[in-house]
Order: sequence, then C-alpha cells, then structure tokens
Amino acid sequence: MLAKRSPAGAPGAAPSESVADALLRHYDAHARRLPWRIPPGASERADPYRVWLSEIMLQQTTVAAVIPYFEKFTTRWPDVAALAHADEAEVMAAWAGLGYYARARNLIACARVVADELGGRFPDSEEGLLALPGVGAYTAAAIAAIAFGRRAVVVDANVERVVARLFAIATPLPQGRGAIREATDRITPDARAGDFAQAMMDLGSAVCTVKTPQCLLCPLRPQCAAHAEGRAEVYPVKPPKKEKPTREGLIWWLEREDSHVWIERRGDKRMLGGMAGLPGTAWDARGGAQGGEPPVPGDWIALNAGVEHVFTHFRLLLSVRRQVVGAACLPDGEGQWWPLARIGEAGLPTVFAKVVHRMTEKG
DNA sequence: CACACGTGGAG
DNA sequence: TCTCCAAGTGT
Repeated sequence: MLAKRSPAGAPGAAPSESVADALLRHYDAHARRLPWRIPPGASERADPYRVWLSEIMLQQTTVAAVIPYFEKFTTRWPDVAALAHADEAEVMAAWAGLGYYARARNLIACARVVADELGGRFPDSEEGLLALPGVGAYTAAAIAAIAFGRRAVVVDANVERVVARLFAIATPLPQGRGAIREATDRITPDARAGDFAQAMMDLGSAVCTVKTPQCLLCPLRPQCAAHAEGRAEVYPVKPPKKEKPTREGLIWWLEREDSHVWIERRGDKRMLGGMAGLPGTAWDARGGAQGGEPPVPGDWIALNAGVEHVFTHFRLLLSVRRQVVGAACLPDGEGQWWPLARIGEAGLPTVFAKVVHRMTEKG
C-alpha cells in the first residue's frame, strides 16, 4: 500500500507518513479486543445494535466498567427488538451501578423508535442517527463510521486530547473545540474512518494519556507538535474546575419484621430518575431538607453515622432513620416490600446501595 | 454557553 | 486520602 506524504513542515524535513496511515498501521498491530469490536481486517461487519449499545454505555464511562454491563445486556437482549419490548423496570435495574441513568431511559426510548418506527434498522447516516434519543454529535459520528463505514469526524475526549497535542492547540476548552474539530476533520481518512476513530481512542486511552503520556511508544510522535515542544501533557488546556457544594438529605429505612425493606420507584424528572430508590427527603443545601414525610408514622430512630456519596456536581450527606414494622404494614405511596436477602437484585443506584450496606452490615 | 447528570479506577 | 476525570447528551 502507498503511504500518503504529508507536506514537509520545515524546509529539508524528511517526508513522513500521514497521521492516518501511521495510526492505522499501529492499530492493525495493537487494536484492543473488545466485546463490541470487530478486529481490524476481519470480513465481518459490526452489528449496529452492538455498536450503538456500546457507544451509549461508554459515554463518560470507562471500558472496564462497561464490559460486564455490555455482556449482560447483549445476553439478555440480543437485538434491538428484544430491548424495545423488554420490561422497562428490568432494563433500568440492569443499568443500576453504571451511572448517568438518563442514558438508560433514552436507551429504551431509542430502541422503541428503531424497532417500531424504523423497521428494526438503525439509520445509516449521521443525520438520521442524530435524531435518535440519547444520540448526540459524537455518538452519531461514531456509529456512522464504525457500523456503517461512513466517513465521519469522530471527536470524543480522547480525540480532543490527541489532536490538541498533535497540533499544539493552546486555546483553552471549550473555546478550542472548533479548532480541534477542524484539525480532526483534516486528518480523518476517507477510508476506514471507523478504525481511525477507534484507533484514536485506543491511543488516547493507552498512550496519549492525560497524565504522563507515553510519547516514546507513540506512533504519531514524529508528527506531534506538543512533543516537539517537550510538553505534551499541558494540552488540551482546560478551565479550572468548580468547587463541589454539599447537600444533605434524609433516608427513611422502613424495615418489616420479616426482613423486607420498603423501596420506591423514583420519578423520571428527579435525579436518578426512573431508578429504584429508598424513600427520603429531597437533597438540598444544608438545613433545607424539608418536605419529606415518612412513608408511615411512628417512632423513627435516628442512626448515629450517616452515609456520604459524591456525585458529579455535589457531595451528599445522608442521614438515616429506621423503623421496624409488622407484616401487615402497608406504607403510603407507590413502592414495594423487597426481601433483604435479594436486595442486590433490586436495581438500586450506588448511593442507595451504600445505605443498604450500612444498614445490613454486622455490628 | 453553562450546567445537570453517576460511578469507580488511577496516580 | 484526595483529585482528576472517562468513547457526552439534553436543556
């Protein structure tokens, strides 16, 4: 195969392989094997359902965290029709622990659109994909390139970092995103755009890392402006992050004498919407946790130690009050008694799982 | 554009 | 222990 020659940077500079060719050559030798990925060079075609599902799960989530969830979902719901017709609460419970639960709500909505309105086939264009719930600019481009072989400009946080370094783009994010996107467009090949995107992401994940990038192992080192400057790690320049406020809330741990706990389904608009949860007050700034009526009256015993959990944009301090009731008790509101012996199957988000752990640990 | 939205692993 | 932040989207 013929390597493209990039224009010489400086007079007399040695001609070099294009970024795409160097990267794809590296990818052909070092691509990670992942459950949703077809190895480079295989004749098989990637299944759009699996590509879509993996891309949704991978949004802001590490590969290691996604793999077991991906296996669970594809085993239980092998195609988009199966997922579209699945019980909604079952899907939400299967997502529990992965975070960003709006993804799960949109996942179900998207599967239903594809199955019921699009004849079970995903759109094969970026524009069509972009119209689906939960599919934004990145995901539309990624699916178009990876599943349908389209030339699409795929920009995620990895690509952003690699490209900002390659071209030493010093404009801080998010302002610098325009220049990064243009530069990515320039180096994206017409052929193998899907492999190129995945190769960029592999590179960003394993070599061109946020901290202490492994420039000595990088196939793009000869063409990297940031490496030439000797300071790859300063790119991309990011704005200072904001401080996390603390919020407080109260949990009503209502336990039945036969070892069942009262669990509710959270409204779609709330945080952790659509997920199972323990009853409690709203979470707000110190002292403000009002409006929380307990599910039943009676003597609630406050626990000494609370539970702390850190979300993306705030830290939560949860206090717990406990009451044990008889088998005939039927609390107000929607909810159900769940056996503590099988609490792991209730589909509780991690913050509530922490409370369960606290309430069931020995001592 | 800025902010809300989860979690767990790495350094 | 603590800080950073990952294959982003919706509003």
